[in-house]
Amino acid sequence: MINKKNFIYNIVLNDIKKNKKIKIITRFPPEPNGNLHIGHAKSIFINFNLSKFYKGKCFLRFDDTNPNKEKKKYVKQIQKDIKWLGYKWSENIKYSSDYFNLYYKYAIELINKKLAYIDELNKKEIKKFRGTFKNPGIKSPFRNRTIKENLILFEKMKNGLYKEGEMCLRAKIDMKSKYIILRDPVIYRIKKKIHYKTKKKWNIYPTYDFAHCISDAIEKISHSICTLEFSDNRKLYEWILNNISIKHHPKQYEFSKLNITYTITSKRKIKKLIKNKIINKWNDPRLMTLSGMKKRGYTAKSINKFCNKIGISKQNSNIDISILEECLRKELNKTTPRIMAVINPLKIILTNIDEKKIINIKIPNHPKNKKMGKRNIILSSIIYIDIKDFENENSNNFHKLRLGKKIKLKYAGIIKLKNIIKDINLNILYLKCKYYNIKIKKIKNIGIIHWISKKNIIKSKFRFFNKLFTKKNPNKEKNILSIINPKSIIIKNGYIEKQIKNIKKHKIYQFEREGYFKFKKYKNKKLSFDRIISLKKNYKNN
RNA sequence: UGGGGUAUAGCCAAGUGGUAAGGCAUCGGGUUUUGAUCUCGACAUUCCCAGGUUCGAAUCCUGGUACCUCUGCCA
Repeated sequence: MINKKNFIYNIVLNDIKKNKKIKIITRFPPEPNGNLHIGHAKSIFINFNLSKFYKGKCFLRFDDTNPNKEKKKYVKQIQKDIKWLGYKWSENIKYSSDYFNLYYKYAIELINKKLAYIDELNKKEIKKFRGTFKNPGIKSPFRNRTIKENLILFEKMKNGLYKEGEMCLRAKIDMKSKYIILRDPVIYRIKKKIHYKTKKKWNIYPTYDFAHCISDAIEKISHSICTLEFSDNRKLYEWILNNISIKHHPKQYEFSKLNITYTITSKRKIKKLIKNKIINKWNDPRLMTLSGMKKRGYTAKSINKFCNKIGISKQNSNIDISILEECLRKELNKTTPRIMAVINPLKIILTNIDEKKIINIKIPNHPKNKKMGKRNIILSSIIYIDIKDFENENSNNFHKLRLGKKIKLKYAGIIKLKNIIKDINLNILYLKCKYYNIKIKKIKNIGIIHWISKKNIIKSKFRFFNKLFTKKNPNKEKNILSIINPKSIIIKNGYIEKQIKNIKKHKIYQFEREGYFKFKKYKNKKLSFDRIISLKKNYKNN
């Protein structure tokens, strides 16, 4: 169910009330110059669900008007990511580059209407002539060329007779406008680079502002939804459509970009992290790229749920990552089988169990979902617990195993710590405990810990991911490298129940009391797991 | 005396003149062989500030303040 309490739904609802025949058509228009991230997921969620709810259409359009930046590999990866999120675009995939002929035609229309001219000012001069926030701009000396002259030059530009930057086509609007975007914006420029799709066919390419509104109009988009920084561009969007002979006039609406605490999504910054070898690739599991999140173990469902929860507004926000994490946990809790893994093993000898004895115990794979079945585990004289569940000092923390005190072994019974065996350097070698086979259901105020018998283990490597940054808002940091968390990956070696092999059709497990882990590989008789996310912790005295 | 936006709890976010939804976080109670889950409860006398209109204002008016954004031939 989609949360419809937001301003965009209200706008659409009103439009439908006014015009019952209206067809709701939206689009998701990424530039194929990088991988999609969680921010794109929000946009995808809005556009696809909005049109779906009103039985309209949502197109996927690659906004590929700049051959310098775009690559075929991103076109493929983006499609993959959208499909993974569970969305299907309407009709065939659209490309801005499919409309290059049309943009060109409309540019000529503007020239013929004396609303566009070829400027020979260079980049620096254009910038200078544009003026500032407080001062108006100055008209280019090339602003009043004849239509004929403009037509000839534009044709020559198209035919590749000029160098990059030598001239460009500008819309003739208003050099004094308070909207700087309207101070004769460049709408066509020369690019010598070969376009990944149209190859060498074109020497000139439309800018975003010129192309975007026209492609929206061609596709009869009803609601063109983008992020806040394009608010000013809307004026140009409307100006262009008002001045060319195109019937359909889509309306643009802006919402605020998604920011999440402790994360970045900027392509520039991700590239910097790769360059400095903080991470390897775009799909690093610590990144909020969709490919990274997928690798980490995030599910598409949890991401969609998150997008639904956070809402849509025009306020700048920095959403607490715990909202995302909670969406993931909620799902994984229901879907993953439980298993016991000891991450920091500490050996325990149960002195009153015979060395050769094997006790079989049947336990459930999920505390509530009986359909997940049961498995057998083994109890024997030597077991491992996690060193974190042992406390080498007197305390009242009954969740820990302490000298002379008891603790519950999950599903097995109770043990009492009798001796701590140390080497000459006082390092703990192992613990000696006494085992009590009692029903532990009614005993209160004793902690429950997980454990594994030595006769029931497979070695395993565990990788833990933590936040990549030490600051809550890394976007505000000038030098992203100065706030890198040195412990964003931690590797440990421990044990997992052998029974994991019998339920290995799963890829994601909950290791009891440790979190959700994703299976990576089995090599040299050793398993390898990545932790997706911890369990929620609730230490009252910590 | 540039323009365009936005201000509701620690973080998001509904609310459109009739007396502040919901989620996350946090804090308590209960259930539980995971300090998990589940469940119940608490959490804005007040909506950026100051005035005004009104029987009644987060909503309307006036005047301030803070933050975001725009001076690419990027998108």
